[in-house]
Amino acid sequence: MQEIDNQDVINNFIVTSGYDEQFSFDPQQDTKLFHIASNDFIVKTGAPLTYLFYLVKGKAKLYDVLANGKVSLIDFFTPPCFIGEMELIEQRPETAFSMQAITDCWCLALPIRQLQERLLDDPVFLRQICLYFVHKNYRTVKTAGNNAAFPVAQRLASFILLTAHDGLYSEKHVQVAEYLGISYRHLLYVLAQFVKNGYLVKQQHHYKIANLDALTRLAHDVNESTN
Amino acid sequence: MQEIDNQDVINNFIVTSGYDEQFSFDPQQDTKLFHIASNDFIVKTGAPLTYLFYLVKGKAKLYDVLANGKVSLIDFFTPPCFIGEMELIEQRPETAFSMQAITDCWCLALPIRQLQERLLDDPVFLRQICLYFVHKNYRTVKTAGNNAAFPVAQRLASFILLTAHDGLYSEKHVQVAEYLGISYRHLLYVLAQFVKNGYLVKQQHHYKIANLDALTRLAHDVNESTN
DNA sequence: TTATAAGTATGAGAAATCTCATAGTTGAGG
DNA sequence: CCTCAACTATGAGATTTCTCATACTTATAA
Repeated sequence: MQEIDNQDVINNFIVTSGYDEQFSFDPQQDTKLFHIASNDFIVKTGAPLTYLFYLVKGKAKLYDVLANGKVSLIDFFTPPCFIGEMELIEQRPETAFSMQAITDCWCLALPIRQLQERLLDDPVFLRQICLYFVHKNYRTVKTAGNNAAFPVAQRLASFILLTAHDGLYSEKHVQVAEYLGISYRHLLYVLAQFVKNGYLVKQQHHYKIANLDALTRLAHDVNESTN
Repeated sequence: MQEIDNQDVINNFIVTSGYDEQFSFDPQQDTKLFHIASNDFIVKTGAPLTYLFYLVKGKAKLYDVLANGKVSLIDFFTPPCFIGEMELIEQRPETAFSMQAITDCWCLALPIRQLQERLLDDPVFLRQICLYFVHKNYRTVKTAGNNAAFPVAQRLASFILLTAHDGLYSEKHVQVAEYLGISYRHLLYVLAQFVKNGYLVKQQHHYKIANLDALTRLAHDVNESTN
């Protein structure tokens, strides 16, 4: 995680992402910009939360670390979205979940310590956060519906497209199986089918997307109804 | 839905439910109390939303009415909880979902029209609603996890206990199947197993719970991790 | 270096779940 | 009274998905 000190870049992100509309005050003064390299963590479970992040570019994934130490994939995020807003609202000092960058990510960041009181008293911000929660909730309900409604192959196709990076898919099978709610064994079956059908090609440590169209077609319905 | 005009009863609910802590002003003046008979609707999709409800007693269930006219069971609610808060935040005039009383319900109710602006500008209220959303979100994530993680029998047991009324279970199979994400056919299989195992006894138009302990034990894990 | 754990891989049989076909029952509306 | 739609019910075979057993590989820690 590396701070970017170019004010032009920052301002550009602030304006194009709608960031400044999230507050009743002008946040520009206090806002920093961070670049998070692919696979690095934006926030990590248990670590103190020092910034309220606002993802403006990139893709990220949210993990839950369970009591037994296992990690479980919860959801994916694309811009614009807040990170750390749940902890801010609950005034919980530590991060509840881990958010990891799938691709390179850029996040605007507002220092929480100085601004917490102000934010929690700012009707504009609170209203925006509420709206954000409402939309997130609709989305969760829809997604939950989809998980029940669509067969694994379609959901996996959708998942591969979501997490692939430069045409390469390289998630940990254990976690994916957990995320999709299927057994490890079955995930491998379905992946093997994709290979047999020519959708994927297995390489050393990852799969290469060989038939983007087919995967996109398979995922189509799932994505449709998630919108 | 019937208004209850007994100020003592109202005040009692207001205090014991924590209702008055949800606002920066004293809501007592504007608050009404409604009794909703079992099976009646608290709010109905598409109808204008005139009150922000706060469920203080009873059990209710949330439906989504799909484009094709089918209804789909989304979730269940127990006190204390808001009803209509999503529409209020989005300033959407119509109810998005339908909420139906499972048992007799009592709801405190705040007229939206006069108070909308005030509510959307009230940091205390907004903060409380945010907290509510955060908790709801945690719960949804957990539930979604459970749906993937637990076998149908356990989830069905949990469901039966949740929706049963005076020891009688009488939900529509079609809707339940949809809610649990299984086929109608399979639901009947599992119900038949419950009958065979002596957990349930089939009667005319419903099932009677015959072995509460067994069902509770089956549902135990599911409920545990939903908390 | 050697354990040890985590990740990957595959087979085989069992269990869960689905689809389809078929029918009886019930309630609302004409 | 009749008809239609919705709900309930059950069987049979197909498909999906799971469990378990078994290995091989790789990274990490002692």
